[in-house]
Parts: sequence; structure tokens; C-alpha cells
Amino acid sequence: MPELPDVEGFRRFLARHAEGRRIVRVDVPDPAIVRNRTPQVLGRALAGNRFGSPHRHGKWLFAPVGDVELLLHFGMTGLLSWGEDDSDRDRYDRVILVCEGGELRYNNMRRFGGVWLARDEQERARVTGPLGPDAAGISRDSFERLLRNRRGGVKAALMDQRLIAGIGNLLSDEILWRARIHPARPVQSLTAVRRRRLYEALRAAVGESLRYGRVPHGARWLTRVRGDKHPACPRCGRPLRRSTIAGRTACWCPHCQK
DNA sequence: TTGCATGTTCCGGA
DNA sequence: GTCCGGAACATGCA
Repeated sequence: MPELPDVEGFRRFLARHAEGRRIVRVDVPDPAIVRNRTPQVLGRALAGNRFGSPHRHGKWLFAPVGDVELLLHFGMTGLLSWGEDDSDRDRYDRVILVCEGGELRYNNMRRFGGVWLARDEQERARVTGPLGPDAAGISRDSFERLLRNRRGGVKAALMDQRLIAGIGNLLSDEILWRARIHPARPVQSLTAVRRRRLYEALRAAVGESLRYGRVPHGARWLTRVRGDKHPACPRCGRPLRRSTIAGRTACWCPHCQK
């Protein structure tokens, strides 16, 4: 589930439920999911302090608590949930931040991703590694600048978090379908007109997804049909193709995307 | 039983 | 150094 729009949804969720609340204690049913501290150290660092205002960069969620920060990455199956008490916990709740009046749960079936603690911005940067500008706010100029020196295929470029942060497999296919660009096309083969179209498609797809807090399944979205047995292009009705590009299963329309 | 899944990282080879 | 493919990680589902 989690690409940029999903993580933005989690950010809003955390803000709505937990911001301003004091953490009482931290339960860690799956100690290995806490990546850079022991559960005991994490608990001591958080307990007694209040959640601040959460922020997001790409697929990372940062939740300040007192004078430290909780870093959350959701991998492929992560999510947040909230409960009034511990009665309806899920077997995949890996870290539970028990607050006054309820508990915030980090749930992750497949255990990619995880939870980190950072004492300052340097530590945060060490954990996340280099990240490009967030896809939701990238300017036309910086987009052009980033593509200028980029080699390799365009889908790989869109998904590279060091180049642009937040775009994953589904969104990259959605953006390329909108821009009518083949996912394997080399970045350097894109004309100025196509680069502009790509930028507009990125802003539109990311912007619209953000409003929903997920990649929508609307009528004019590839996401709605890409899981079908014989998916058809929502634009021209011809059969879509699937194959591995940049290490992931790409879905595109051979008629629309050149 | 096998293959595949919205993510990241590491390794080897071109 | 760059880029790509493949494997690994962990788990469930069709």
C-alpha cells in the first residue's frame, strides 16, 4: 500500500489521533522491527513525552516526541491504526505507542520497513539515506535539473528515492501512462515536450492521490485495472502489457505509450 | 505448490 | 563511477 499518498494519509491519521497526546509506555511485540535501538531504550526515550506535529518526506513519516523523533517506514504492507484500549489489537501490530486515552499501533504484516529513533537531524539523515525532493512539491526547474544528468530508463528514475522521494511502482506507472511515455524509455531520449508532459503528469497524479490519501481507483486511473486478468487501457481500450522493468512489474499501454 | 505482491539494499557483472 | 538484473528480506494469497 504505502507510497507517498498513503504515507501522507498516515501522517494525517497520526496528527488527528495522537498529536498532543502523552505517551505512557511503548509495547513492542516484535523487537526486531525497532531497527536502531532496543525496545527498552525506545520506550525510555518516548515515555512521558507528547507527540508533536508529524511531517513526511517521500515515503518516510517523522513523528517528533519530546526532543527526539520517531521515524517510520512502511515497506509494502505497513499501516497505522488507533484503538481506545488494547482489546482489538492485531497480530501484526509490531510497535504500540500507548498514550493517555488510546494507543497508536504500527502494523506491518511483511516486516519490511520498520521504526527508528533519531536524536537529531544528522541521525535522521543517516537512517533515511539521501533523499531527493519530495514528489508532492517538486518544482519544474529542479525536475529538469535532476533529469539532465540522469542515465537509464525513465521508470527507474521516477522510482529512485535519491532522485525524487515518494514515487513507487504504482505511481510511476500511473504517471508514465498519463504522460504517454514508455516505462523503459531512456531519460536522455525524452524531448523537452515529453519532459514537460512527464512533469505535468507527475504533479497531477501525485496531487490528486494526495487528496485521497492513497492512489485512487478512479475510472481514469491505471490502478483500477492493472490487477485485472486481461487489463484494458482506460484511455483507448486496447490490452495493456505487463513485464519487468527496473526490477518491478510494470504495466503500460503499448498503443498509447511510446 | 508456485509465483507474485504498493519497498529497500546488497552483490556481481557489463 | 554508473547502470542493470537478480537475490534477499518476510509473509500471505490466488
